[in-house]
Amino acid sequence: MPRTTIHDIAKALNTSAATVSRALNDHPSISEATKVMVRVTAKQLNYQQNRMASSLRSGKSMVIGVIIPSAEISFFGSVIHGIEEVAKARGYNVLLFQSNERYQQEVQGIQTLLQSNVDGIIASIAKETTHYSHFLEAKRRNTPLILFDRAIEDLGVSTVVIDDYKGAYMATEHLVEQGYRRIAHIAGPSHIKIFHERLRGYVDALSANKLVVDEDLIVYGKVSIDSGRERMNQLLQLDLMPDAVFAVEDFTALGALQAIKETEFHQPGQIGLVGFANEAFSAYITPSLTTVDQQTNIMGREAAQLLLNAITGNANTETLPQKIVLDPKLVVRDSSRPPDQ
Amino acid sequence: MPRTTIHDIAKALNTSAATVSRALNDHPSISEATKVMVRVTAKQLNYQQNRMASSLRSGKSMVIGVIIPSAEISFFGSVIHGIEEVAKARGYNVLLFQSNERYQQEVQGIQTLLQSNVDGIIASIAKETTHYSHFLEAKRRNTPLILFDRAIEDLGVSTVVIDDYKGAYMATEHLVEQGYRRIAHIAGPSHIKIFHERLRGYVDALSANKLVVDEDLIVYGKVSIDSGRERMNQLLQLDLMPDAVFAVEDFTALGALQAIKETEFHQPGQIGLVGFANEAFSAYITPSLTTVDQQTNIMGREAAQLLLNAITGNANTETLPQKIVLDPKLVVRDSSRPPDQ
DNA sequence: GTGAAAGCGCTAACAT
DNA sequence: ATGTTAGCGCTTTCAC
Repeated sequence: MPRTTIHDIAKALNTSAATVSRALNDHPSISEATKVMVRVTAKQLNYQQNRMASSLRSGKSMVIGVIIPSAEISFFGSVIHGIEEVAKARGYNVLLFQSNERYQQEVQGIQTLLQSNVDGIIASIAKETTHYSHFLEAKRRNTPLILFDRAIEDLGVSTVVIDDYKGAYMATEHLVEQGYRRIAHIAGPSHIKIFHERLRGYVDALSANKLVVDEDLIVYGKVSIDSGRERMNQLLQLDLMPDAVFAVEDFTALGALQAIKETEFHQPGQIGLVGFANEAFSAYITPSLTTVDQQTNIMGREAAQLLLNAITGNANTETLPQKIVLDPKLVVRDSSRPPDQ
Repeated sequence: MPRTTIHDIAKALNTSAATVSRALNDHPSISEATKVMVRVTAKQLNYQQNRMASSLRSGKSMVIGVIIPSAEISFFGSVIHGIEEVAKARGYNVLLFQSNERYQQEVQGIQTLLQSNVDGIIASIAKETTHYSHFLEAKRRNTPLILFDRAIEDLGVSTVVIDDYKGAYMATEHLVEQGYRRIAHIAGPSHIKIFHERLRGYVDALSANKLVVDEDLIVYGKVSIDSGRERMNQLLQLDLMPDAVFAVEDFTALGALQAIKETEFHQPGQIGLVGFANEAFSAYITPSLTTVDQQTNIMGREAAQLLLNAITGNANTETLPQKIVLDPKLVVRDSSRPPDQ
């Protein structure tokens, strides 16, 4: 059984497909009476628009593409949620593509989304990615692109990020205020900007508080639980051990916490700890983890908003790339309690 | 600048669009030589297929739609991941739709996906949903549908679930084996089948182990942290308190754990606890939570597999709805340690 | 092995 | 306010 088309409706009403199309799209030049008739008949015949046909003709697909490293990371799940809310409210659907942190898959993602004629793309860059020309392909095709969180600026595209520098600064200063003095940092790969920014925030917060920046207290990890554990163990071997640790993100902090728990030191009390991301688990572990909230939902909503503006916005007005920087929020919990006397 | 079409390629090679189309689709009746020429020229001209046009003509969109309650729940994020892996490997894309646990949004999701001509749909039912006719719309449109986890059987569609009964049975029996005797259950809404099955598993495991099923020890919650906490407090008020709790899922268990921690009882030792779902946080909290793993990634992969088979499978062969039941795995951690003497 | 022609379902000029 | 016509880019009979 073939599905109902606008021609079927037209036939039933002794009118033309064009009128039906206009009526359904609420075109101003169609009389109220006709619109009502069309809508009623459409419902009767159980008409469902064929979006492919509409898209092919109009050049707009009402779909936005989203590329994320993995839906399994709660951070991205939460951002997607935000994107989807805004998109849906404005009649757009979300086509999802995961890069699995792979450069090749990211490139393929852009291609596939462009082939699917998405009206715009929102992406966060894979860990593996170090060059970015594939994103320019979207520009060449005149498809608006927004990057979030793991963003790169020199592409000349709009971005939504949080102020990683500030978040790290706040986190570090918080440890200082709590009374810690030898504060270590488990950093992430410096080629990824957000991680580098966090390192900078850490360093500057120490300096601003007249604490020496000790190179031994900065170790580089791979942003994972295991890596956090390893790096923490390395820090615990030092002759002059740290009395607190600022970890580049929560999974790293979790690994560090596990490492500390395996020693005779207590956490908190002897070793203060702060993470970054406010991952779901951070509130539930013991001790609960002090961390920096990244405003994931807002990030998704803002990214979607920016994109939709770019899509619907006047193409004539040469809009410069915008940069939205969200304010991180320090979430103080137990892991950064002041040190014991 | 307009994008390259097959006509451009045809013109460049002094051939026809039909030949180009066939060559690009590796049609058997095209000579190798022509195929090579076409492919080379396509690359030169930076040709990208227009999938909308292709879909409109061929009736296949190479897109599968997925409806989940929320991408923010790690369970669903993980399932999506599995779906996407399989889909991508077979050339399909994933169009995502969140119902936010709302019936209305679920109905709209089905509609939108059908309008988008997706080749098939994978869905997990919203908490709010109590009637299911909207799913039949997919059938009427001949669009294959697979339900996972929160599934309903009488629709006559294929499903992928885990054996909730068995998982609950294992969880409960595990507590018995550890030496607990008064085992309570914080249940979920019974109209959702998976929760009802878990209740059944709990009851049967007790009976099979010659323990009385005490109605006072079965309380009904709303499947959330707060609800878990409330129900646990209720259980703690009982004259004959339970010595262990099997919670309907991990968030409920987490709430229960928090409630216990606020008392003088210790957990584990005095009160055993088991959850369900193996949510990410369950491994990280203290004590780590014994729980039942739901094989999320496999669930996603199996669902995608089933769907793709239904899509590509011979439509003549009247395939009966299949039901894949995955085996739950008990994950023993600290929260169910044997009781102190 | 390749080309000509038709048409998927819709929208948008251009008519009236 | 409505109808006519053309065509988005592709696939697919049907020819040869």
